[in-house]
Amino acid sequence: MIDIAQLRREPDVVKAALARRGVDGAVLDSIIALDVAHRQRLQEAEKLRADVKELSRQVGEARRTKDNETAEALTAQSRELGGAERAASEASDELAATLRGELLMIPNLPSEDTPDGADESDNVEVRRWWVGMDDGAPFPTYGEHQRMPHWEVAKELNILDLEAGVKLAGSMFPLYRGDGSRLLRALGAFALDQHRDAYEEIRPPSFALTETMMSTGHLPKSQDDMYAIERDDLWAIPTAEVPLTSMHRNEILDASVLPIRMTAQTPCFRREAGSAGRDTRGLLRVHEFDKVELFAYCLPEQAPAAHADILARAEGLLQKLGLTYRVLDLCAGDLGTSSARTVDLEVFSPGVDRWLEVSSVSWFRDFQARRANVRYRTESGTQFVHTVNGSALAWARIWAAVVETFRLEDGSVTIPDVLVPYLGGQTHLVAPTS
RNA sequence: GGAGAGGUGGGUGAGUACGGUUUAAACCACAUUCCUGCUAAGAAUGCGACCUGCGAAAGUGGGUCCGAGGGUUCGAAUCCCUCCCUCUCCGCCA
Repeated sequence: MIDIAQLRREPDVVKAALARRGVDGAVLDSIIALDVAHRQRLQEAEKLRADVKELSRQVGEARRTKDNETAEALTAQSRELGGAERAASEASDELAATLRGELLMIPNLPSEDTPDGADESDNVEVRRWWVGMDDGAPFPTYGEHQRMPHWEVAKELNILDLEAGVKLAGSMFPLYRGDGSRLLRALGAFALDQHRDAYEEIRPPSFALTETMMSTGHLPKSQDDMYAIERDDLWAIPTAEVPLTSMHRNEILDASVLPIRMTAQTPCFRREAGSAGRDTRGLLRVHEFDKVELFAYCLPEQAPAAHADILARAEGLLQKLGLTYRVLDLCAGDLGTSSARTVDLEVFSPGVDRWLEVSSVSWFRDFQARRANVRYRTESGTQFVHTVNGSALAWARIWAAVVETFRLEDGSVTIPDVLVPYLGGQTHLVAPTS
């Protein structure tokens, strides 16, 4: 949530920043007007409330001194004021609710570093990485054997059963089998181990309360992209960011414990409501996938380093896996609702001949912390923490990139060295001999 | 799922039978200062969060918060209703 006090204090700055991501200034003007009206009503209600309290105190006093006549008179007077107080409070509460509803729909202010731009075509490519780059190797040219889409590779090796997934849960719910399932498991275990030096491993619930989903900004704005379990008033999490951000909800932390860094692998559920018919083949876009997330609560001044650390770790995993990738600085228009700055990592997958987003590393400033009410103590009071997070990594697309990139001419697939221990020493995926 | 007991500030914990000097006692912890003096002890003071008014600021006025949300009342930690959570026992279960 943006800071209403800042909007009050410097409306032009906020408007200019949000204009970069397409927010109409008129919306902000109406919020400012609501805010003024709300505080006016609040003042009226509080004044009346104070009067009622004072009268009630006097009633008590009169009763004690057995002055029933005075007590009756004061009670009548207070009752009358009470009616006015109730009306004023209701008006104030209603305005407050409207105001909050409006504020929850306003996205975060882009950071100064975030490039200008309207949509994903304006994202800025920062760099590319590929195996051998440092030794002067040119950008990879991929052989014909690597140009087979992963769903075909998987069919040959019998490691993915998309038809079975459809039978069980409908389209875009993949089912991995045999070595395919083991490969997926290896990826997650490998990544979690890589982060053990600095990030506490968490295994959170895969469902979250509405309040929890609000904190990260996934609700109310992206409601249609979330799976709802209405009977129990729960939502399926779209990323571990959701539970991790709420770990310390409504808490005031000692500054000395920051940064708090956590990592978690969870299933991620996404309805992909706006993208029906797009990327329907294979693992390019699925309703459920596993992902390891890195997350940090930090002091504002720690946030840039925390962001850089998560980015470096995500890149480090890609490099250890030997996958070609590029780094994109997201432009203001393509930023997620809650983010002030986001850097995406896209892996190149030769079989489908596309760059696939496999990580999104974001700095939210205090936007999520304000919603989640996570603060730390300072000498002069409390401040909201900053939150930073990033995927490291999203495995469905990595899985696809691995089986495409490392496919050999004989049709088998080489397991990246770093994963071999996690597959019990197995070095290749080979077609079953039947 | 059933029965019972509970949920009060950072912690412990009074207050709830009977609504009003409770603006939530006391203790611990914590902070500052003083005294003392050496791996101690003592004294004084302070000690929440949020919203909001006035003020340049220091500050100061008001409101809200006793698990959550409603209700009754001139007035609710206290009475009523719904829900959540914790503990004990029973049932069921990987």
